[in-house]
Amino acid sequence: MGRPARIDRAAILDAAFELADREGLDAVSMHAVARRLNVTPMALYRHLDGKEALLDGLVERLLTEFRAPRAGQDREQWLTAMAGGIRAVARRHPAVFPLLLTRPAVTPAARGVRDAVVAALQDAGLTEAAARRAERLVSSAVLGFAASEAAGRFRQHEQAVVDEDFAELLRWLRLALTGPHHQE
Amino acid sequence: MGRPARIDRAAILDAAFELADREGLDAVSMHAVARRLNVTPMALYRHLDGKEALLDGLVERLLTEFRAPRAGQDREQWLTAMAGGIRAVARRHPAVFPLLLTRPAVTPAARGVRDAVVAALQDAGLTEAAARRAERLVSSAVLGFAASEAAGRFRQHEQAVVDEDFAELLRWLRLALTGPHHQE
DNA sequence: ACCTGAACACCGTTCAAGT
DNA sequence: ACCTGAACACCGTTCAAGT
Repeated sequence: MGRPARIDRAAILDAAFELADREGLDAVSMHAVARRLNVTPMALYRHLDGKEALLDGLVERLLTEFRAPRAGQDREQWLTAMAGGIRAVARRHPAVFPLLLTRPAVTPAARGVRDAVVAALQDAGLTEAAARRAERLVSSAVLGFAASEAAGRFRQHEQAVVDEDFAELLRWLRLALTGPHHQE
Repeated sequence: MGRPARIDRAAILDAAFELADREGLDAVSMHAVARRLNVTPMALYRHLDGKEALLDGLVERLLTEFRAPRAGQDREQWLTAMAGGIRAVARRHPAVFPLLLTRPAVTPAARGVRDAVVAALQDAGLTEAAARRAERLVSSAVLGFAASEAAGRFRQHEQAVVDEDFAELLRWLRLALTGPHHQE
């Protein structure tokens, strides 16, 4: 008959996320997270399935911090908000961000965010199939760019150049979403 | 006055790459690679600066396996070859591939491949600045898609659907590269 | 010059035990 | 129910030593 829990899943994810932000993803270990919570590593297993589940939790945190911009008044504006939001998350959490391209969204909260993006695209007038496809393609392109930037792949270029890169990418996507190319 | 070397950088990268392909990126450790070469872990440090340098070596291997398609007869065809080549590498080496979005190309051989892509775009008629920008954007989008696919982010969809996604992405990029959008 | 051996502070996870 | 303690097979890297 239980004693009160000293930690829970949320506290564990908080600690892990902070650790990743400050010392990098490699610093996120079961031992290190436990240390931060004044608990032994094994205490974490009561609340989380292991290291993999911990990383899935970080993906969830990234996505819920992002949140999907609500249904587009107009499609261009929605796209700008959505892409800008993703890029902002990448800049705040460069160490954690690559996980988004490495791990599918598996936790319920994580899947919810993706579903909200699809819903917004449907509200903007796409069929369900087209909305799902657009979500996959836009997220791939934007995540690819944001992850590249966060990882320092464009490090050698001036910030202004990279900002203009991003603007150009948005123009491409706008063209693709509003252009003569979403039949079927 | 040296004894003959039993291993070298190439042999180490061979072993690491094979290990990653067969058992995943997490299986690539200095200990495990050394074990595969019948050598102690410390022997690797003579030929490589450490774990980070080992991973940079894997990035180099991915890029040199890809090789840039030679200068485009026509731009569309070049784009198809280039994107298809990247996707093929991702499918052959799903475990290693994400490194491309996580680590900038730092070794000389790795940078050479990227420079060849830029050169091909210049041969196709872009200015140097435009070619560099196009390389950054196309590689971000294609790497983002290929990494997503390799990581299983589209796992729930039929192969035919994902193939059509890729075709659609290519149409977007073609539009962007040949459309009314590469002034300045 | 190239590799080994012993060592250190870590890591993920298990198992049985305490309260 | 929740957490600890001891333990295991790992990990990256250092240092001094062998040939």
